[in-house]
Amino acid sequence: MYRTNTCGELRLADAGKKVTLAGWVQRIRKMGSLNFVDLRDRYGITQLVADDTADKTVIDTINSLGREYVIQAEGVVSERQSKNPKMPTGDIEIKLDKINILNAAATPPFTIEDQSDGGDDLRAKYRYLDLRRGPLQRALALRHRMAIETRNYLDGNNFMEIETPFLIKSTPEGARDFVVPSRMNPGEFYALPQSPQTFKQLLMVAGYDRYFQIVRCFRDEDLRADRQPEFTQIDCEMSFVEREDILKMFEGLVKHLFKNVLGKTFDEPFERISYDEAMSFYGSDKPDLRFGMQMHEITSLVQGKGFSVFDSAEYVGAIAVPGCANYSRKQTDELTEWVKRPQVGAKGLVFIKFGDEVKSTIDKFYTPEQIAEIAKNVGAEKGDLILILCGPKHKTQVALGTLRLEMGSRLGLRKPEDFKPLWVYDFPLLEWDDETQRFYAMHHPFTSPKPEDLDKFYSNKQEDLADVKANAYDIVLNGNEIGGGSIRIFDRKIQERMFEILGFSHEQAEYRFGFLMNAFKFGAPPHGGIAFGFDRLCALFGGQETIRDFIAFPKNNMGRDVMAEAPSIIDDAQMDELFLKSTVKKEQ
RNA sequence: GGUGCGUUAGUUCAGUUUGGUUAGAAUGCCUGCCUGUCACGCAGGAGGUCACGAGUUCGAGCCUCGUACGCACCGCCA
Repeated sequence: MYRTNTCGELRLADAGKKVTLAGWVQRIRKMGSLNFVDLRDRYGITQLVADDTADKTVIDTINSLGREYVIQAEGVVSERQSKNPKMPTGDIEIKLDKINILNAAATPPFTIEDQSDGGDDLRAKYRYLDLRRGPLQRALALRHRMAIETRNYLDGNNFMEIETPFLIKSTPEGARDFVVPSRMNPGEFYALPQSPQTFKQLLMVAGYDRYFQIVRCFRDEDLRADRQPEFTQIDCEMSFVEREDILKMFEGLVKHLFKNVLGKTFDEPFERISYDEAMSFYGSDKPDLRFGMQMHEITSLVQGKGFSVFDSAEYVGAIAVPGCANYSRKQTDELTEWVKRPQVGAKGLVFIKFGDEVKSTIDKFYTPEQIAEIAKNVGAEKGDLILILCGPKHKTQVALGTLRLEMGSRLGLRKPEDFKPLWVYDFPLLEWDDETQRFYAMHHPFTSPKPEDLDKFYSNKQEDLADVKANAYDIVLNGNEIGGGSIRIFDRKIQERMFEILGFSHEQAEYRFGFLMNAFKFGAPPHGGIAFGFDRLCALFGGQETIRDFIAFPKNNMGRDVMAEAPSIIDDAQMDELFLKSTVKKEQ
């Protein structure tokens, strides 16, 4: 037997017991002939001690130990002379009778502590060492708890977890597919699923009524701190439901997770706003409601007063930043530079310092009364700094929304321990792409249009189609989209019209989605669903922006596994077997 | 595809403003001392291709250009 106990469980009540522990050497402290060893495992740290009454071989072994050696220690649980209230096992220590090195360890390239001295890159390369650290263990434990509670809730609501295939048919609509060559079918390829979308709809046709799956999905797109090429979704679908049924069920899931994982309860229903409202009040389809600073359109108010920049703009919008009227010239200049960066893309920034003294960059064009009227319209209070952007409507709303988030961050209003979930609904069904001169589905091509917009849906005018709203919804938490879904099209005619709008010929639609269209002939129930970004949800619950620490073995910015060094080139024999020919020469 | 920041000891960083003798700190590592430490303490020591390549210069860690890699962001992500 390697151990009788873990390194996290012994307490004063265990004093006198003879125990054997096993784990990794966290730290060695020598005080002359008094030696301490901190022994660590997943459950905690327990102090081992050997003084000059200890066996000489014990002292010799301790002298030969290094950090991260794997050892087995046998001794008696004893009350400490000087206790450490900071650790759960701080009242006791193990007086060593025997110590046994199970495996020596090279000195790790960084310290295995909560506050490691290692940088991201190095820790990624030695991920198995990074995973020994407390913050990573806690992140993965949180993820585990989230998965268990998700299953508990959904199982309790009659959902069945059903696995769907990873080797599927490529559907080039949407994100770029990862592709897998088929050896047995020369020249043909599988794709890895971007989501199990079609399969879960087929399960509804098959009568499974309530399906879910905690499932890996793959998208071959550029990465971000919160985006990985393979990521996990809580994928769900229900039959015989309307939007309201889905929002209720999954608001319930989110509340269940908050309650059972974080111990937080939400008495009120989550806030709900339409896409149009989200855009005009927050300049984003995933607003952060942890702070106010709502956007206000002041176009008609400011136009016709001789300020040509405003007069020629399609949209003029403003936010009132609380308590910042005393910003210096340097600070406002810096903000102006900030909004002009290509990532934000505003042409310039107009501001009104609405303090005891009112000063603005547009004093020349507006009377003090007019300025006061603007301030009133944007809901400014004395002491606020009013920031104004103008330009094309959508672009300026987005830029002002970005500025709003930045000011929220600068003022410390976006606290990770605050949670403000909301639903955003009534998204546009279609998005026009200038480059390819065609519509794309904003959500996906199986999303149903809102029934009241069906006339426009069958119209041939571009502006009518652009106006059609989808029966789709996102759930947003603190400025992050954590899930999204829709009521699906289950009427074959509407589905055909959808493909027509997207520019697919009957044959193309048949080739890509024939199996689904065919299935819909055989009695498809009304159905809808939702999918949550599980990694992101875990990261937010853990108070982090980046999802990488909530995935045991993540990829880096370039989609590389820097530990295993994947992807890698494969040898010619393997290439030949798959009927592939390299066009890129790479050094091995 | 694009923008910004970064690359100096095992590690995290300073040094670049104003080019100039032997490139520093902390931590880790090694050695010695230390009987109540727990971020132990004290003393000593080892440890550097200043990412790579080219250029400017009498002289480059420092200036210029390029390349590679990392991070963040824009595009992209139905």
